[in-house]
Amino acid sequence: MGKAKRIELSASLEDYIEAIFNLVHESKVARSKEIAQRLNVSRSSVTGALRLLKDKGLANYEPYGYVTLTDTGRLAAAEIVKKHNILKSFFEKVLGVESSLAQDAACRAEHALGTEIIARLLAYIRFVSANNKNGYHLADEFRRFCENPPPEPAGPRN
Amino acid sequence: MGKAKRIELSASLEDYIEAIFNLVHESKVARSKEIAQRLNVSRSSVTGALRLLKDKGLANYEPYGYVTLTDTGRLAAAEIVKKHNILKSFFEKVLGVESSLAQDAACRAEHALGTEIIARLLAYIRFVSANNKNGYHLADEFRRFCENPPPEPAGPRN
DNA sequence: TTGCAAAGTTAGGTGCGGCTAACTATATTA
DNA sequence: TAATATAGTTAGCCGCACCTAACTTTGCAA
Repeated sequence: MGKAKRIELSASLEDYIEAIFNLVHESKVARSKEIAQRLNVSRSSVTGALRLLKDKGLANYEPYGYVTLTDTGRLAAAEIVKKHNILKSFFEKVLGVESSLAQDAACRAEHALGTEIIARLLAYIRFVSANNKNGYHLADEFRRFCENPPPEPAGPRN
Repeated sequence: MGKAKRIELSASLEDYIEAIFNLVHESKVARSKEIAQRLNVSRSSVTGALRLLKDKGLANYEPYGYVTLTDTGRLAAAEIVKKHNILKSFFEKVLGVESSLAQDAACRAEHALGTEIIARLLAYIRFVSANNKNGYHLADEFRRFCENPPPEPAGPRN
């Protein structure tokens, strides 16, 4: 109970549903053309994807109409967005990666990592920021470590 | 100089090249059937992939013959394997994820993350194990944090 | 050596995810 | 309201990555 049945989504359909979710949160409604622009695909590809999402019960879509997500779709989208945000935060705040690269990597990795790993990453972000509050700044510590790493344990090039 | 031109490989071909690399390191030579077993694909799919890898100059392949990698192929494979190992280590040693899940996640994520992020992850692993040598055990610290996390900053469910 | 099982290939098919070009519907505006 | 620009769809195509079934090659045992 409380556990809705998971719908298997391809990486591509995850991208579409995520784009729709974001567009709806920006302008109440998603238009086909905007989705195409976000994802850098043709308008006709969007039409095809929308039909699939409708078939799976994830998107409210009628030809020539605006697009929104169903409750199930919103749930699925929220999960993907959550993964995305956690990954981006992790890359930025923990690893100190530059923002746009973090964004980019998050986009690609969000389809590959399951909930367990994502949960751990979130925990790690919290762990690091908790550590930031006392005198010991873990993130800074790592930055310093990167700038001046201890010598390698010898051996040939790796 | 020193910088060989990168060959773009699909996730699927990366899997094949990685499997061949590992098989060669286990038994000097890779056979089509073994590759198929490792990757859970049919023998005919392997034939197709081998032709592609040969075309790209990555595998030494003649019909009905054994399979090895070219120098370029070995280089490409080594990079993928490196990504795999770093990811697996990170999931296990830093995040404390169970070994087989770490292995699994590494398989999927290795195709999605670029060298910059991978390098940072490696640095982070080193950072954590360096921290393990003094009295302060970062990995243990995180484990404890996971078992007994501080209360959330209030607010509605997230 | 023949003769058969196992390994490998070929032929042909599927689904996905993308594309362009041409068409249709909708919106705008003169 | 009629003309046109823009948005969306359809038709038809391509490449990738897989599959099964049937065929060929190879290697091993009788």
